[in-house]
Amino acid sequence: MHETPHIPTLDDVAKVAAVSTATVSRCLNEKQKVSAKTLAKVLEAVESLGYTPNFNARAMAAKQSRTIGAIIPTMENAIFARGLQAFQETLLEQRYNLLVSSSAYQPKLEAQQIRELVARGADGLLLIGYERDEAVYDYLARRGIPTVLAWASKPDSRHVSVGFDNRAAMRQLTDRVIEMGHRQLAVISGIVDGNDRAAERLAGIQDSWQAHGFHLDDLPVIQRPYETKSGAAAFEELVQVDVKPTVIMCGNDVLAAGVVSRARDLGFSVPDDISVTGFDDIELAKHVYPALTTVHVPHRKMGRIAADSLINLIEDREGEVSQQLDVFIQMRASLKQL
Amino acid sequence: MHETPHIPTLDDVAKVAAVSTATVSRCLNEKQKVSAKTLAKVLEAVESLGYTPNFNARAMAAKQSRTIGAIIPTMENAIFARGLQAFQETLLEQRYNLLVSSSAYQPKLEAQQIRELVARGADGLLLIGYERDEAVYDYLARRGIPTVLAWASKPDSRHVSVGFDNRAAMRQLTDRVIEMGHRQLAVISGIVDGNDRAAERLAGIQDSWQAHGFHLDDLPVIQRPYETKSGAAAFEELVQVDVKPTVIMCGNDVLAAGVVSRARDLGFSVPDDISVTGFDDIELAKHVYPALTTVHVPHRKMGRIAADSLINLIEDREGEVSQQLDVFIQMRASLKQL
DNA sequence: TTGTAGGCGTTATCAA
DNA sequence: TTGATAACGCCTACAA
Repeated sequence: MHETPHIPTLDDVAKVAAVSTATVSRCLNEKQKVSAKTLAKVLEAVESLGYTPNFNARAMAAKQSRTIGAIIPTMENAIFARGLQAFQETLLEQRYNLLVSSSAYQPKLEAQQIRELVARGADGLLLIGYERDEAVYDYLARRGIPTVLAWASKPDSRHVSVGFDNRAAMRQLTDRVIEMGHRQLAVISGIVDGNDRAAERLAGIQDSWQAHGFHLDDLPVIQRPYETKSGAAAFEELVQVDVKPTVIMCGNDVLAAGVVSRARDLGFSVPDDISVTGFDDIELAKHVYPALTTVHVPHRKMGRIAADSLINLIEDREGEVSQQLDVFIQMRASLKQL
Repeated sequence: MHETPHIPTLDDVAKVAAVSTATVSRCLNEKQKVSAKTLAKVLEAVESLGYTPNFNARAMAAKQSRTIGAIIPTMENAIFARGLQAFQETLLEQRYNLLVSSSAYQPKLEAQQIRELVARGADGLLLIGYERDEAVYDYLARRGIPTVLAWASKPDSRHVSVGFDNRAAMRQLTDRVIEMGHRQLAVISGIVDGNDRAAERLAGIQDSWQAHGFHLDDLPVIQRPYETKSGAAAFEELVQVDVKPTVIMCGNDVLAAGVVSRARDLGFSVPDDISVTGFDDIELAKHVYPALTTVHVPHRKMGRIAADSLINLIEDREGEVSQQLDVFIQMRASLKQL
């Protein structure tokens, strides 16, 4: 069935245009080095043959691919979508292409996909968070692959990062919650193992809790994967206790959305019976009812800056590298003053 | 700054293992053709050097990449996320990799990305919907690139598609709406130009409307991009009329979510003052309040089947190709009997 | 401004 | 079971 059709190559174009392959290559890559006449001739041949350069051959010969790889933990919920979109737009403006894969929050899978993207000739990489096996960083360093870490920030680290301080942000939100009179908190955290954002957010809550003179033993914490349904199930667990929490703080808007929905289904009123908070300020946060009080993250800005940083790194230019962005608390109806 | 590190190649491995490059290649690709002793020797060399095969070189020499390209209209909302996830999982099981790009609903961009993926050596392509320039299909045919169209279905077409009948589904939902007593409908459609799913869904509503003896002139329709905020804005327009609609049917859950939220903010009660329907049954549909009556699409199943079809095509096997999936109406609180 | 020719890192076809 | 060696399609000194 697969009749192998003839795919035009540089040679074909060269023959049709009656020039050398070198000239054709120049017409495609450095027009200024070619006379207007030959350029026209060659482009016509390209057109008539429907020629498209073979990317693999080009990357191999030129030793660069103008391709950036990004590995995000998940595509399923919208956490990374908006930032990634902006990242891609910025890359495209500079004629870089983006390759995306998702690691399903599995470090081994991520490591494998890093090798895959590098093997594909990626000129640089965008990774989420900073916590990963040292061997991975070694590998990247040995191959000389410029890498930017996003969605987190470690100013003291030897890595380039464009993100925000998850811990400080969550601490700030918790301070606010406690100031509003809440004393019975419960936490639904993301799985902290292998996820520095989740770990830092939880730590931020604990920082604030202790700073206010409370004891960690009095702070119920459960860890759940970032899915609405696990938030919903976690809610049921958390309210089956003698002293119900007055507020449930979630490591993420997705968990919080699950909590709010399930609470309503079970006849709880949010925020009158119980308050809920999230983190990220994704689209969902505005559309659940009541809308979520959450930490607003400048996703698009982060994506843009990450792209600029990475390109600077790749092209060996001066300019910004690591950058820590500001976030703010977005108050909405799901959190109530006691 | 970029010290060009030495990246180990097949040659390096061959030297260290004291065999030929051909043998090393065999160890990596067809172990059974190699003696156990050499295999061990070679793998050890691979390990010690930290060798990773160069993908571009491999693809060029082998004339196949085990890579599938997918181009979706957007990553921003979750419409395609779940299906794509399943698509990828199925591919991975068969040792195919997935490359994703997003066309932002722009046909020219899509055409360009198709060329890009083909140039990268994609063995096959997944595209959304069937409506695109004939030149694109010609190009694909000339290059002999197996392609599967998803999220839509054209059984009479010469293309392979794995999807569902958007028009029939929406007609069915509309029948239901009308049976429930609604006579004042208003429609917020997606932009139909260049989007067959949006066009078919709108047509489905019109089919039902006319079949019930009503006139198209009495059916207010506005087209808006698939974003919650445009749904929200559209809602305001639609209720600023003398005879308010009793139900607003949206081409998509995202639009419907925007409508529900804005309606509530403006003091309307959904569904008591006005009913709302969506399409797709994405996560969001369950979490807005009230939850959306919508058309449930078997996203994951569609993704799996599309992957199987595409692989069958690529590997020239017998087996299923086009397939039309069933959808059903998911009744939830946003639609009320009059 | 243009052409020649070597090389990029694999795989695959032959022989050995 | 192994080893030479010719592709694969393009880029890029270097020469002309």
